[in-house]
Amino acid sequence: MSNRITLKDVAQSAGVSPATVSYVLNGKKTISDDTKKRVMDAIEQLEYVPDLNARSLSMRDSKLIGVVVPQTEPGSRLMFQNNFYSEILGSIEYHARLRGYHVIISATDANESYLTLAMERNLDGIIVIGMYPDEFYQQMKKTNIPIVLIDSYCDDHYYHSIRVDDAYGSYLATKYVLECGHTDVAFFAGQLKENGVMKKRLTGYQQALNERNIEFRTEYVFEGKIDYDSGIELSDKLLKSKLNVTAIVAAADILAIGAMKGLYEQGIKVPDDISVIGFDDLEISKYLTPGLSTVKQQISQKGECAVEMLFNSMQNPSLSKQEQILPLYLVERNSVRKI
Amino acid sequence: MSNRITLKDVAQSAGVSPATVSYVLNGKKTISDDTKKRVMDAIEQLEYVPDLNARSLSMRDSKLIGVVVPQTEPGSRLMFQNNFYSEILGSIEYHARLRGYHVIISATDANESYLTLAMERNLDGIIVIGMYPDEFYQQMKKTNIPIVLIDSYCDDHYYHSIRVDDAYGSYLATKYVLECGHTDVAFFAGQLKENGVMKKRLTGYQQALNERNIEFRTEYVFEGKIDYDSGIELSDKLLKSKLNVTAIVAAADILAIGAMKGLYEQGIKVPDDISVIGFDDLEISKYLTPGLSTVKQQISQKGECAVEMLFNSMQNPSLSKQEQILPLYLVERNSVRKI
DNA sequence: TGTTTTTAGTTAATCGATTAAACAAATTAT
DNA sequence: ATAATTTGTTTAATCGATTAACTAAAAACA
Repeated sequence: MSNRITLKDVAQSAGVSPATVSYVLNGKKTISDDTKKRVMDAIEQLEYVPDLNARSLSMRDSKLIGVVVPQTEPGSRLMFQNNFYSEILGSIEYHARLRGYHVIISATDANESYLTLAMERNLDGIIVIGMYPDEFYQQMKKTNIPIVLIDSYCDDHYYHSIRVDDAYGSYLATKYVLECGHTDVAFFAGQLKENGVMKKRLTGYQQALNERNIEFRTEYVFEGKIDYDSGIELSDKLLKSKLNVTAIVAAADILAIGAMKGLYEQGIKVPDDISVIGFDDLEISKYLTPGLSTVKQQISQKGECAVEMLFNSMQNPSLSKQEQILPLYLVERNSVRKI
Repeated sequence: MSNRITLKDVAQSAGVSPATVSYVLNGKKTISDDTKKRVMDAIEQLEYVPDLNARSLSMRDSKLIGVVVPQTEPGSRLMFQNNFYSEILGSIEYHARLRGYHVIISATDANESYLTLAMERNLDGIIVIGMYPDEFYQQMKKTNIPIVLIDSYCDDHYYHSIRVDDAYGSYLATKYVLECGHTDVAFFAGQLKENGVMKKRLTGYQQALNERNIEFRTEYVFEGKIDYDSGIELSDKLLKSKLNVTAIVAAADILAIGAMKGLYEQGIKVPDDISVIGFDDLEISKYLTPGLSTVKQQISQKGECAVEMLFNSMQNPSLSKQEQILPLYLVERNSVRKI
């Protein structure tokens, strides 16, 4: 605290001026090998660690990036993705640190306090994970700080963003199910109007159907919310509908998991009677019985990608806004029967 | 960036000296209502946000606390608790912010770089989540920064710590199983030598047995690792042993989940043939079929508690080291049969 | 009324770094 | 040999706050 070893102490101990120590440290001037060594020795001996706050003050950058994660209330969908967040966060932290940056987190409910944090701490960049109300994005713009959005379907093209090819993902899932020999395939979705993601995922389903010349039937699409209970409900609806469906493509693992539970309770066996495939690859999914086949994203890649994009943008703020779309992979487990 | 509104700007605009603005802001001197108002108006009009780095420099505190979370490799046990981490983290961030502090994270693999972060950023306090090698704790001590450990069974009594009453937890689980009428109850554990947690959980199991005058039999204890595959293995061993066991108390949900899978594959029904109870209450556990009865901790409470403890310690660094033990709750679902 | 105390505000040093400008000594060029 | 350049280092201003010490004016006291 009071006895912090400062650059001045090092200078004194090495018999040079503070400026020299600074120059040795960041190599912006030629310093003789002799003094360089004396300074380095002093640093080592005194165990000097520079004060980044002070440096930040004079350099006008903080080497600090902010990560906004949604405030997760227990029970909300976000909750299920908790492990996603922490994995992305870990990956961001790792890659930021490689570049000499530290990460400040803000589990925000998107009130303006986050903006304040950005200003107070002179954040050099911000990575925003998840969705927020419109006004949040409006406010963010004003900061003039480079920002990268992850999984944020914000129509505003002001921001750099990283997302996943949702349509392609459910295309993959549906195609796989069709290749397994199913022809009557239902689609379980969250709310289709509000949610851009859901709409895109529906598109992929349609596309796969098209490719095989299978007619798209609206009565095969079951719309609910993206949660466990909704999965149960939709499976009940499906059974009551008496449609001759042999497989379900769910637009989210949590829906698929609910569906599996609902089917189980009605005495329907997965995959023997009805097959199910999901989307997300939650941690849960591989521990279910049967293991849930699904479409997964490489989560840590997202973090790395975001960091890279952010640093590009920090180095070149006028860079035109970019959108990076990460690939998806089919994960084959045991919830889809091959006919 | 270059056009940051500073305290000086506010002073100029309000027609007072910078010092006055500062005094208005932190109320350490009596200022007339008149100038107070002029200053506040100027602040509002200019949208002034103080620079916390600068403040930190002159105040010698950073209003920053560090949170160390383990580097989670895919597949490791930590991975399963990912959602724990992010929930604790969220809770820490929330309660820290209420007190005007921000949170810097470090997903460390416990190399010395963390220490450096603490010094570089002048962290006011540190919360450490999870277990680390001994040398990590040794190094931490040197910083002289208040530290609170969460779920870290570090024998060194130098640190404040927050943990859970592990013995009591498995006591609860075992007692519940016994009350359901089971008398031949196996215990599935992780490695019992190294891991203090596992030993404590075993103790609780024994205690519940004792209380009912049921003999403790070492052949009822199955030792493996704390992961899914080990759960499957142990269930195989159990079946091969031909012991007349009707229930399993698992020392971790992930073990219980593996066991359920293993039993299922051998055609044994849970809970009809064998009952299973876990410990942790992973997110997963309630989505299984049947839902896994288990012992849960209130995770967000941990974060809140840690923050409170940390701030106490920051205000009074000489405070004797405290250990807080949080309660556990039995969660009844459908994996234990009542006989 | 003159003296002391209180109130309200300013000046200037400080926190721990960076860096432009100045400068002396050593090298090179002419 | 002298001027011009290069090299290595120091001086001092700066970043944006806080705060001890000082001062002037107003209020309280004798």
